[in-house]
Amino acid sequence: MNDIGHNSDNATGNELKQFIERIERLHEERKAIADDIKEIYGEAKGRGFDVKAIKHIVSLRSKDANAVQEFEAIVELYKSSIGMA
Amino acid sequence: MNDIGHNSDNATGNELKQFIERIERLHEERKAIADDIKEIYGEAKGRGFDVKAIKHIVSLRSKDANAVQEFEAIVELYKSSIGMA
Amino acid sequence: MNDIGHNSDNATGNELKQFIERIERLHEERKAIADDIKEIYGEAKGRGFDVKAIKHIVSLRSKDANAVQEFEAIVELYKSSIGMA
Amino acid sequence: MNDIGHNSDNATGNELKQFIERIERLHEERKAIADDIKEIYGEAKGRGFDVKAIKHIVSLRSKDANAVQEFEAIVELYKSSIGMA
DNA sequence: GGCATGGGGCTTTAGC
DNA sequence: GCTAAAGCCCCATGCC
Repeated sequence: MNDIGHNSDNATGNELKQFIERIERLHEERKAIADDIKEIYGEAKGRGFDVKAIKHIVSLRSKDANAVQEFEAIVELYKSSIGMA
Repeated sequence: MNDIGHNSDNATGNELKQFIERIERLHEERKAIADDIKEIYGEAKGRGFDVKAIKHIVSLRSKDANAVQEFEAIVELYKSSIGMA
Repeated sequence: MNDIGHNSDNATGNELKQFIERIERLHEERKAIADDIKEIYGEAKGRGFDVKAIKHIVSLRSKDANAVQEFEAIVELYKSSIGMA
Repeated sequence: MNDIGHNSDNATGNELKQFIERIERLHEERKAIADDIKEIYGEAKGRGFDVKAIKHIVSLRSKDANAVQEFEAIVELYKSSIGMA
């Protein structure tokens, strides 16, 4: 009965509690979506696809094409500068 | 085979594309939730709360929930590992 | 008093404690090395190198060359099958 | 200066190579420690201990150490966020 | 505006 | 081989 934060005469505590609970609810939703994503990868795997490769493609599609090319360019530059095939 | 755009006789490409698009849709949903969370923090900030402190509290509440379960587990573990079945 | 594990007449608890402490010591050493690695990346960055690219090269060097090529091949296959440039 | 594959006038390549080799050396050391840890678990197993339980205990001890610090932090955080400076 | 810190997501590895 | 957990990487935020 002495819990700070849920007495009607502690408006600040109440408000804070409401914010926290809304955030925690969204965290749950976010986790549910993460689980859905995992489930889809499981399906794809069950259909014979290479999950790692799909993840890589999804990642590539989400990135700026120029940025990807520039990154690959510098990797090649470094590789040649150290005599790597 | 450069079936650009995916022909109906490229069943594999079609299936793969479906998987990828479902994943990307979920990524969008996940991002929308992340934005909602940020929005709530913005509200809280506007109401005079310390966003960093709230984040810390939310984090600790999440960890504490796990800690309770783990504590119960360790009691049994200690007992069994020292032969106190 | 249930101070299990540090009485001289509890040989099992003592032995267990020794194992745990040896492990924890190694965990500390491992962390020190991880910190050293981060420090080197910091040096490289200070010398004008692209840290992300170096990490990628280190990763490539640690992997089997054939495996890398095979992975890249399947990614290209998937990309073409969905009409991705 | 005698390294095959890069000339002494390729100072950048040399420097990069040095960074990479230092990192790879640390990776090896880190792996050696990981092997040591596995070895200790093997010893413990040979002495009749439950490896999984020990790992769990080590993990919890690590987390508990953090939890103590975080607990002290949260007390202040709660106080300040509800205006109990 | 760069830097350091922390949180979230991804990858990889260990165990079943 | 699959699932769970640990380490790593990246990004977003706060600080200097």
